[in-house]
This record gives sequence, C-alpha cells and structure tokens, in this order.
Amino acid sequence: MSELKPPSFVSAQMVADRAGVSRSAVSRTFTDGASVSEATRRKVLEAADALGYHVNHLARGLRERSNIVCLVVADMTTPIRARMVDVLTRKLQASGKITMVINTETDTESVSAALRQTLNYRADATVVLSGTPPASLIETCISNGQQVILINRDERLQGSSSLGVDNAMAGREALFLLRRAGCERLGLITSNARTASLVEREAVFVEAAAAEGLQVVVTEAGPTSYESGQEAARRVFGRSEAPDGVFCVTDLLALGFMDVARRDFGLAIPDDLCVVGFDDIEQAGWASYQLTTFRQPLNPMADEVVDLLLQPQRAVSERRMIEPIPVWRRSVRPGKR
Amino acid sequence: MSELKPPSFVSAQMVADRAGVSRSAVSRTFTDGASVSEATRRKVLEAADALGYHVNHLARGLRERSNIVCLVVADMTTPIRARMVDVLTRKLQASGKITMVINTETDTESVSAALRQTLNYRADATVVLSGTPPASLIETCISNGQQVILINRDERLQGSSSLGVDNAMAGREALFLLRRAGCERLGLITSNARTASLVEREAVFVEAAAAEGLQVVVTEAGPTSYESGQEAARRVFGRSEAPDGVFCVTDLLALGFMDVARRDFGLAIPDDLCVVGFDDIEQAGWASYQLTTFRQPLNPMADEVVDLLLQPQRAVSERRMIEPIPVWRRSVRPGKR
DNA sequence: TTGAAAGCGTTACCAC
DNA sequence: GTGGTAACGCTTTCAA
Repeated sequence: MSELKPPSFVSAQMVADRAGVSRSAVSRTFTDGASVSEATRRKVLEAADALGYHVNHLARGLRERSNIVCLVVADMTTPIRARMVDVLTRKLQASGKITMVINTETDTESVSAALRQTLNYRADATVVLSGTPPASLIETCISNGQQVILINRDERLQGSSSLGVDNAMAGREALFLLRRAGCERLGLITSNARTASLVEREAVFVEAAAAEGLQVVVTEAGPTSYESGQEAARRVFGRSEAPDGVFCVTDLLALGFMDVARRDFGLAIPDDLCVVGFDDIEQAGWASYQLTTFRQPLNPMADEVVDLLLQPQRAVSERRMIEPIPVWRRSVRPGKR
Repeated sequence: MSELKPPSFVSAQMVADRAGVSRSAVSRTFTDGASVSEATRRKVLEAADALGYHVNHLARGLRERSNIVCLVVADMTTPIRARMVDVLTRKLQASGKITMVINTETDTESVSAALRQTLNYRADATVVLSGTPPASLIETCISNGQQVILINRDERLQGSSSLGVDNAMAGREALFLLRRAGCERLGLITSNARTASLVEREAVFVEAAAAEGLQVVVTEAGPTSYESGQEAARRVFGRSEAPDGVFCVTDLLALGFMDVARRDFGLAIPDDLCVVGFDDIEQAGWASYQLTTFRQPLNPMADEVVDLLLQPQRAVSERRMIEPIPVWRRSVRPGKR
C-alpha cells in the first residue's frame, strides 16, 4: 500500500524550457566533450542551478551502462570486512562508479537474493566478498553482460573473475615463524565457517608441519569472532598437552585467544606461547596485542578490482593471486627460547 | 573514452515474445496484485526463467520511487560506523530499500559531492552519518521530493529530519560515575574533530563538574582514533598533576588511552585510574579492556530511520532523541577507593 | 483478462 | 552549434 507520492525531480525538459533551448542542448551541456556554444552553456547552467537540476543517472542507465557496482557482503562489522568495504567503495567511487551494498547472510539463498538484486538494478558488475553464489545465477549475471568478481572465494566459476590472497603462503610462513621461535607443540585455531580461505590456511599449515614430522592439534570453535578465540583458548589450555605455538586463521580469533591465554591461564606471550594471526586488522597492532600476522593487501586488491572493471575483456575466468604481507610484531619470539 | 559495450540485459519484450503474450502481461506478472490468468502467468514465468529475466528497477524508478536510499558516511572502518552501516543496510533492505553507500570525507565539498550523487541516482532518501551538508543542498534534495535524515549531526535543517543520541545525558552520567568512584582530579579526552556530538559530550561533562566545583583538564588529541587516545595519555601523564578519572568522548580514544596508561605509566585500572568511554564498540567489551561506556542503541536508531522513510509526512523537521544505554564494566570502580 | 499506447528522462543520431 | 526524434524498459491507463 505504498501510496507515497513519488519524488518530483526536475528534468532536463524543465531546464530547457527555462533556458529557452532544447533538451538536447541541456544534455550536451552535461556531457563531457559535447559541443555547445559558450552562450548556450551558460544559459543552461544558470537555469539548471536555479531549478536545482541534476542529471538522472537512472534514465541514463537505460541506454548505457549504469555505473552501478554491487557489493555483496556479510559480516560487515568485522574489522577486515569493514576495511574491505571502505577501500572498495573509495576506489570504485574514484573511478566513477557508485556502490550498492547488499548486506547478506552467507547461506546460498541469501546470496542468491543478493545477486538477483544486482540484476534488478542493472549493475555493471557484482563484487562478491562473502558466501558462495550458485553457478547458475552467476551464469545469468554474466549472460546479461554483467561482470562478476569474486574476492577470496573458493570457486573459479566459468566467466567470473577471481581474486584472492595466497593462503598457502601464509600457512607455510606461519609454520616457519613458529618453528624458528622454537615451538614444539603446535596448535591451529579455526572457526566453524569452513570458508575455502580458512580451510586452505589450515590445510597448508597442518601439511607443512607433517612434513617436519610434527602433528598439529586443530581446534574448531564457533563463528569467526573474538569470542570464538576465547572459547578455543579455554578448550586448548584445559587439555593436558597445551601448545606453545599457535596459528589462528584470523586475527579476531587470535586476539580472543591471547586474552584468555594470558588472563585466565597466566601465559606470557611470546615467552610461554607464540601466536600468529591473519588479516592484520587494526586491533592487531594495538599495544595490548602486538600480534604477528599477515596483512591482506587491500589497496592492491581494490586496484585490481577497478582494473578488472575497466578492462572487462581481461577479466574472463582470470584468477589473480595476491601475496599477503607478513607483519612481524611481538607475539612470536624472533628466535628460539 | 568508455567504449565499453553496455550490458545486454533481457527485457520484458523478449520475455513477452517468447511467451507469446504482450509486454503488459509480463509486467503484470511481476506486479503484486495485478490481474493475470494463471495460464498466462505460468507461460510468462517459464519464459522469464529460461531467459534469465529480471525486472529493471532503473526503468521502474523512472516513473515511481526508486527505492534507493543513499548513505553518506565517512570513517567507515571505525567500529561504530561499521556497525551503523551494517544495521542500517540490513533494516533498509528488510523494508524493501536498496542502499547506495557514498564513502566521503567530512569536509563540506566532499559531502556536497555525495549529496549530488544522491540526486543523480534519484534516491528516495539520503541518510547522512558524517559531515555537515550545506543547507542549500539539503534544500535542493528536499525540494526534489527527497527525504533527508541526519544522524548524530549538529544542525536542525529546515525540512530534514534529525536523529541523535542524547549526548548531554552521557556527559552528566559520566561525571556521576567518576565522582561516585571517588575521583577527584578529572580529565576529558577528545579529538580534534570538533563534531557537534563530541563537543556536546565535552561541554556537558565540564559544566557538570564545574557545578560541583571541580575543574576538568581537557586534552584534545588528533583525529578520533586509538592512536589519538595513546597520544593523549602520554601528554596527560607527562604532566605533574595527573587525573584519576577520565571521560573519553569515544571508546576508541579510551582504549588507546588505557593501553598507554597501563603499559607506559604502570597505572592500574580502575584502582589508580577510572575511565569512561562512549559508543560501546565491540572492543570495549574485550577482556583486555572491560570499558565502562555508553551504548549507542543502533537498532532502535535504524528502526527510527525506516519508520521515518515509511511515513514521510511525520518526518518534517522532526528531531528525535535517543537515550544512550550505560554499560557498566570494570574500568570504573563501583564505589570510592 | 488482455493488448495497444502513452509517458517517464536520457542520450545518440540526423538533419539543418 | 542546434533542435527534433528515436530508443532505452518499464508501468499504467484505456479499450476491447
């Protein structure tokens, strides 16, 4: 029953009438590189200003590209997600795009609904930060001429571009750091999200440890959060054989883990326990934590997205891998104890 | 030079052709409460599905409301902002709106550019979370039939609706808590942002203290951030007369302040120093901090926004005030030392 | 219930 | 350099 009067925006026709020129002249005035005489231009601008005219991008999008990019994202409050959204919106804007944010859950149904919205609004491109859209819907997007860019997602879907951080490298490097610190009893903390990224970090870490003849105690807590990190620590240090070196697949998990390890179990970091995280969220650098971790290079990633957008032909089924950057802080000893 | 081929979306006409019906029939099939025979409907849906048709909301928005809401926001990575954006996008979506996020700086020029985008995309409404838009532009939005909702902003602009948290209450209550804890030397930490909200929290706190015959040492650090909180602490405790009770106008400031107070100056909280924050960001509840603070009731605020959107007539020049909720944790002593 | 047609605000294309 | 016109995809009259 939305009997709300639709907004009454001023149109090019109104401006034309007031300026005593044609619609076309108005349009040209607002189109880069169109030829309008200085006199006409001035008249138009004056009328437009007086009336408060603004070009209707919706109507423009009817014939050409809409310049809308949809961002499909879940867990927006998570520091790493918030930064991703921040960087992306910023860079997209700078390249003349406008961002529609679709805040979704990670289940397939929600993500599908998000993709349908993307189609409804004729977005030029859809950037997926969370969840795994069904292949069929991605295909629909693509066959409609839309670009689909998946960030840190598992699948390499036909026709979509993929962009992700090198999780394997982080898994290997995390092991190296802990071993160099002289850690003998390794632990890995992960969440129950079972994202491809998280799973890969875990798998590579465990595998690399096995190659050195070491077994890793894997602890899977609840969702990917600070609280789950706490819970994991309670479980881990409640057991007889406690680890002295731990890789948390996410900074948030690491911070919760550290807090409980120190406060509830009296462990000193890095003396009794070394911890490595992943993401390099802002809090990882706070004085209370000084977490050694891997930075997701968000700016380069966003640049890559913009680049993909500007050169769609390059994008098809391409998979770009970006190296995370190790950030050494104080949660891991620089050498053996 | 954007010679990019525009996306080729499937239109209602194509669906009509395939289904052997008219455009109108297709439109009606996708319009709630329109009368279509079951047979036609089925034919249309089948064709639409086969073709991957999705109603073009851009074209629809040409005649009626666009259902687009623009969110103008700065400092998106700040936990409190991230949560605001999260809650708002969620609730707006639930009420059938789609959110365009415009990530802006707080200077007037950037905010103006954001408002112009809002007009360009024919948003039904603009929600301003950051910065102060010039009155003239707000007027343009409103005269174009757009709704403008300012959240935690200073101005009460003609025709716009305003929504904010009761800063005065927080200032008064913060003083009460510190006094009850027996604090004698009061400090206030703020940033150089000089936002109306921050200024008000400061002013009320200082004034309430004056009413009790106490002088407050005000320290203004850099931008509103963790680092500024650290900087403030270094300055405050470098002086001869250090405070024993501090109100930080923002949690982020408080957390940085606490870290330096404890680690660099060996102060015990709340024994040597009591700290009160504002916002109740997630980190305020972390074990390392346990900050006593005031929660911004984000859900009620977002509900209010949605409500305003659905009943525009109610909105005109209305100013709604929402009470922040005190959250007692461990950074303030429950009673005198 | 259905289809034809008008109109929404643009921009691209054509004449002039 | 300028104005008219078609086209974009939709919803909403209006007749049938």
